[in-house]
Amino acid sequence: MAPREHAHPALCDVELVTVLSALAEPTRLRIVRMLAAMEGERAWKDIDLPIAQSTLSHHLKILRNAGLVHNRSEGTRCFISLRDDELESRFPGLLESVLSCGDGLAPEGTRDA
Amino acid sequence: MAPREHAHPALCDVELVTVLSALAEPTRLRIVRMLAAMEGERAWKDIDLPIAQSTLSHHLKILRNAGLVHNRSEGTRCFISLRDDELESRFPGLLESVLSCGDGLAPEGTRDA
DNA sequence: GTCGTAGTTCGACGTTCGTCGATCATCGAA
DNA sequence: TTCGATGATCGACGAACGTCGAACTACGAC
Repeated sequence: MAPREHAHPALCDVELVTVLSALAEPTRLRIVRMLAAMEGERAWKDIDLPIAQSTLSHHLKILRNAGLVHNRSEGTRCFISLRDDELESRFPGLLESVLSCGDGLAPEGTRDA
Repeated sequence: MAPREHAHPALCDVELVTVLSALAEPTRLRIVRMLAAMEGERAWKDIDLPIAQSTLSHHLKILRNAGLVHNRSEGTRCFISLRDDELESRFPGLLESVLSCGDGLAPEGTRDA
């Protein structure tokens, strides 16, 4: 289906294990880093990773259900953004510590190269 | 085998995804909370959870390989401790943010009840 | 030496996960 | 209305995971 107002969980309903599971996967962590590297939102199509489209949709769904990202629909296309402020309220310091650690998993898509 | 000086990875060789994967499981998170709730180490046998012994051993191995815990052998029994200081150096703020969030997953084994 | 204890490893089982191609639903444009 | 594009959903596949009981191994005690 084309994106039409997705369900986003309230952060207070999200458990820590759910968030950690969502982040504990290389591709999803890359996506989160990618989103964190830019203020605001990012177009779906601009998230280019070496995976199939359905796989990306699947990962975004998991991130969405974990309360990590927000989907906004605009016509046929949609835009993804990090729910960083809400995340900070629910899990203080978690996102920052995950993002600030250099582990060789670069955003890779925010810089020109 | 009886515990005889296990292999512990250097924290600098541990990747973030490995740590997150290790923490993204209810039982293991419980163990980590349990260890964090007390200064120092905890005897293997005192970790009583509703799981088989082999399963506990398996989880401890994963936590060990993720650099989260340390095993010390003393005769036939062994003692587990959190590598919190080293963890803090490698992933600043991560462990603290994970531990400080109330998510209904209590240590349950450090209090009397 | 033999025996009992403590924890690890092995092999198996069912479940979940990441991945894909194909199909479907919704929107804008012609 | 018809068409093309954008994502979501479906069904299938192999791999990885959590779980267990059983066998194994190293140690202390006798």
